[in-house]
Order: sequence, then structure tokens, then C-alpha cells
Amino acid sequence: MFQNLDPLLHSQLRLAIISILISLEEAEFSFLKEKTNASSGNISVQIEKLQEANYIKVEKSFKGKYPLTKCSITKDGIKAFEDYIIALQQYIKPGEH
Amino acid sequence: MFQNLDPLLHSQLRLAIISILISLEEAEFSFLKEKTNASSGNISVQIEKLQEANYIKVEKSFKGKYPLTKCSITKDGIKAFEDYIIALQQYIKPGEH
DNA sequence: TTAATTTGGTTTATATTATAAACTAGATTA
DNA sequence: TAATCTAGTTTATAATATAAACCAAATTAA
Repeated sequence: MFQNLDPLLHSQLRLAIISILISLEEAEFSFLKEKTNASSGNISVQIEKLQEANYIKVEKSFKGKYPLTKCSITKDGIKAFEDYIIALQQYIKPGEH
Repeated sequence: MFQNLDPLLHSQLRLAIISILISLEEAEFSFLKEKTNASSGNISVQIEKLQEANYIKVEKSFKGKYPLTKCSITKDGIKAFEDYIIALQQYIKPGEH
């Protein structure tokens, strides 16, 4: 009846991150932070979780002298996001029970 | 950019409960348990939380000799569910960032 | 008739998550 | 050279979800 909702995506902040990355080539740490209004610490932790699951790729470099973290979504991430949306439909579409 | 997702509804089990109740006059404890595949304990706790928030109404009576718990959604619950869905659109609709 | 099982739950404990606070390392500005 | 800023990470705490244990009464089975 109700499919499970991928717990990795069923989190406000991680869902927002994936939602941004799905329509962008890549995004910087600070960009994600600004768009999501999350704290650095929270973003840092959630990015790591998404990376561990191979939903996103994280590249660390330098912009001039400052560290720079760029994130992009992976194939697995796209798949997971699509699956999540499909599962979610069952919860938010009325009249299916 | 991203609206907050009501944390009371952004939970797989509570969302499933509300999703069922939105299209039904009322539902029994055991019905909700069966449809959601959750444990009694989990259902019990989540029903209480939804009730505390006044998202659902809980009526306790007896069916013959056994206790019977019936749940139904309230106006507040309907409003919260609708708001949740609207907020959620921003996360799952592509190309809005 | 009494022991085991079932119904319909609640309470409590534990595991998982999310969030906030503190911290790091180096760069910049005053 | 002291304070502040960038760009984060690590650690601690609070909140949540889930599982396990428990309860009272009813039923069934030996």
C-alpha cells in the first residue's frame, strides 16, 4: 500500500540539497548553505551522508586561497530522487486507499 | 526558497496515517496498523502525537468487550496536510531554483 | 480450571537523526 | 597584532522513530 520512503531523502535538508542539485550541473557548499538556510555544520553532515550513499559527488579544491567544496548529483542520486517522488505520490495523492 | 516542512507530517508513519484519514470518515486503530504495516507501539505513539497537535480526533469505546480506538482527521489536520503538500512541491518539482 | 494465546492497546528503552555549539586552519582587515 | 571572516569539520546534545516489554481483559485448548 505505502512504499517505504528512502530515509536518506526523507529529510528536509537532504531533500533540499538533492532538489537543488537535480537541476544544476554542480553547486558550491556556500551556495547550498544559502539556498537551504541551513547551518554550515548541518550542511556539512548531510552532504557527507549523501556522498556516503553515492547520491552525490563531492570535489574539494581551492578558490584562490580558500577551500572550495563542489557537489554534484550522481546517477544513483537521480534514481533515488525519482523513486522517492514516485513513492511519495502514494502518500499525498488522495483517494487511493 | 524552500518552505519548512511541518515536522509532524514529515514522518513516514504519521504521513501515512493522515493520508488514510484524509479520504475516510474514520478509521480504527487496527485498520491503520494493517494499512501502514507499523507496529502497535509505533502507531500508538504517532496517533498520540497527531492528536496532541489536534490534527486528528481519537475516540475510545468498546466493540463488544474489546477496546476500540477510532481516529478521524480534524479541520486543522486537513489544513496541515494541504499546506504540507504545497510546501513539498517546491522540493520535488524540478527547475525552480 | 488453568494455562496458553489473542485482542487492543500503552509504556519504556534504545537506536537513529537532526541540530546546535564548539572548534580548526588559514586569510583578511583595521 | 588583534579581531574578524571564509569555509568548512567535529563533537555534543536534543529530538524522533522504532522496537521491545508490558498490561488488562477475553478467548480457546488441554
